[in-house]
Amino acid sequence: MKETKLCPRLSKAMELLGKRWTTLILYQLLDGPQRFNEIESALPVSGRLLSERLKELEKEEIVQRKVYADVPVRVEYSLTEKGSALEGAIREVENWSQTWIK
Amino acid sequence: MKETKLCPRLSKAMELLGKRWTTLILYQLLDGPQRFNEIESALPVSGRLLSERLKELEKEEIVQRKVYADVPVRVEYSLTEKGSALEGAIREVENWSQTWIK
DNA sequence: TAGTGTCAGTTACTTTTTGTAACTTGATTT
DNA sequence: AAATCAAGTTACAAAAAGTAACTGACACTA
Repeated sequence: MKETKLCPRLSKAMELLGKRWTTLILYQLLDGPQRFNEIESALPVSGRLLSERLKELEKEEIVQRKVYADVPVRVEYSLTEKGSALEGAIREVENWSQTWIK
Repeated sequence: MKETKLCPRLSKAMELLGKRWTTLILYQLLDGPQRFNEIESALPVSGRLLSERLKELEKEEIVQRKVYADVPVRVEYSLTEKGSALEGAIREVENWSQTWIK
């Protein structure tokens, strides 16, 4: 890939947030901890991709995964501090969309 | 595709901004109007995709394209008002990346 | 006047990502 | 024994992205 003088931190951030569904998943989690199926129902994303994205976000410590040994098993996803710190950015996009998208 | 109660405006916004390179192209344009080759050199994006993204952004009236009949031809891209209105969101992501990405 | 260079793309082709839908696992209810 | 549920996983097809070579209009150089 080409080498540029683009800030590596911003580059990394956009590599995550610029991936399809990622920001909408985080937006959904702004409403509080949610289970896999809740997120899947709230967004037009398939289980395959949701699973993949949640794994990435967990690895980056943006999202936390918690398993409850209920029957059937219950898995809750929530934002970490790092994830919650994205709320400002996400709300800005939300506001922008309300103003500028018809 | 699945039907959800997700806000169509936010959905549309994320369809644009969530596409690879889009936000970085806009970030680059925050520095002022720039030519095709300048943007291409500043980012690790290929001419093919840069061209495609700029077309989408122009269609959405987020970016404006201006042709100068110089020799060789000069084409400048700049943010419209709608595009500039994204600065807040982009700066939030930039700040987040400085704080949270190692 | 044939060859070289510039800019702003476009084309052809390969590799990666996504979309879709069916399947799995383990315990429970019918 | 068959059906149900949550939380995924798998297999396969379709779409998007990566890569590099090519184009066209003009001007400059040998």
